[in-house]
Amino acid sequence: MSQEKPVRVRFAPSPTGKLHVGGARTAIYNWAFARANGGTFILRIDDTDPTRSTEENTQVILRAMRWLGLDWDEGPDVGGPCAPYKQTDRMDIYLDAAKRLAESGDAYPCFCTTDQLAAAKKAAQDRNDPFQGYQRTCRDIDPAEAQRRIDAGEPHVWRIKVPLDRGDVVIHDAVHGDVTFDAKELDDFVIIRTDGTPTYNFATVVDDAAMGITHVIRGDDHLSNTPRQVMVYEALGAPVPTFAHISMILGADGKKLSKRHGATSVEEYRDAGYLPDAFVNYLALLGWSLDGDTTIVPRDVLAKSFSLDHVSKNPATFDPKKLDWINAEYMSAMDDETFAHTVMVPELVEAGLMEEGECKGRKPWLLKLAAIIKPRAKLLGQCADLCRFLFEGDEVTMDEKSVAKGLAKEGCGSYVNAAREALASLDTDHWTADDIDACLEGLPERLDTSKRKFFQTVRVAECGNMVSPPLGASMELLGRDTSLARLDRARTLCG
RNA sequence: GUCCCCAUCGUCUAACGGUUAGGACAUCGCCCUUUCAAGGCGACGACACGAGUUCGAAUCUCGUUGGGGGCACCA
Repeated sequence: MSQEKPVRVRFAPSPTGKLHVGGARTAIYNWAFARANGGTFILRIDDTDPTRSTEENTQVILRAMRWLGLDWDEGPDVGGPCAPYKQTDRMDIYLDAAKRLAESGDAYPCFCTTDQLAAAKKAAQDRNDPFQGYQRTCRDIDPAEAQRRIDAGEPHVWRIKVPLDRGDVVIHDAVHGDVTFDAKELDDFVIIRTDGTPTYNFATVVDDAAMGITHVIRGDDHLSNTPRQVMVYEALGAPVPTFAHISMILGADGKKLSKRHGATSVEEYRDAGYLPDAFVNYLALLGWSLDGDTTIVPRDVLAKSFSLDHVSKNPATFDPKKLDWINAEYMSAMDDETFAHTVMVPELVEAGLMEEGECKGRKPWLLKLAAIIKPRAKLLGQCADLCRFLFEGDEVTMDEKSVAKGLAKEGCGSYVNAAREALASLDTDHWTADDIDACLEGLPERLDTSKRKFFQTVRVAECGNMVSPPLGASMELLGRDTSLARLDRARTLCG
């Protein structure tokens, strides 16, 4: 262990869709592992599937990675010593590698048609052959003969030639321990397709070897593919990296997370109002734990403490409720000023409630607003709705149901009058939450009514709704004139 | 069919042979309270099953059951 190579890890998404939560977690683990070990984090675009990969998806994935705050040291846009970092730009590299394997006798051309292969497979099934892979039909074709057929233009693929005496393949996995695969499971799989493009299992290994990847951290679904990839490393004469296969993320019904379970792509969570730090925190915890007790793991702690031996083997169920809770934790951990200018103000501006320019002059006001909104907002995007009533001047929008319950009932008029009268005696200098509260405090008793009824009425009058932030603070923020005007207006609605 | 992986509260997890099986989310209750939140306190709640090994097993072994994934000229 004393002379370990510097850590190099990669996240290699296929741009066949958006970045989804499972991929995001894989990216997070790779990133955190690199950071925790002073290693290099590489982003590579595995776009060898010509039919499903798109440039647009690539851009979506890069954007999602940036939003998550996962910075990469080498990648398609930043370059690096192993460039290019997009597989479609590396085609000659795969062909060269395949050529070398052909020359050394570790790969051979196969002329079987798909029909022939299908027939062979069916035959294997029919005779209950435990081995249903490729029957190695073309393995022993005479090289000169094979060359003749290639020159004649006969369609062919290239297959890897697995040594007959290879024996069982044992994978040393950082999360699963040793995993053994029976030698007879190995077949001579395709490395170069008829159209000359490389298959995933080949291209990935060629790249991982060329890029000096030391740890392959990826989804569990690749575990069964790993022995074939090991064959490629061995044929290439490259060292086999350490693997770490992490479990899948499941939906609430125990099935692989999919559209049916709701949002699956990172950008949907961004748009739904989650903080990237909170999202990363939640995903990191899905299958990894710091110590079993800590739930809030800021990214700097993650980048310092992440370790493969605390990665869980179990599949994890995605729990939106816990994500919400973590998001709220991150929001309330912000100080009022940070909350005001990073989340609240942008939203108010966006919602058209404020002008960008007027924020500076209203800083004290905004800080007070932040203090009452912060504990009430679970997601970004909820602030505007919570604050709207403060921006409607004398004519606040009245919630019908609230009016019916809080203003239209008997006695409400007297509550409004009493509040109006008491508050009118407060001058502007004393128009603060505390003084307003103190001013109203004794009124319910004097009016021989309950606090609940009295304040509900005043609340509806001031806020237009039975549900609102604290009344005194709201009125302070509304200002004396507006508060009094709203009471005047409410009087006309009373029963 | 075959190969591989997985198995602790509803959910995420801690435990690395000896614990009253711990924490967090959710749920429920109480407190605070002028509504809604937030906060405080508490309750509920798990070692899938069966055999071994051991003085002692959630932990090790085997089997069963249940889930998941691979077996492509997809990644």
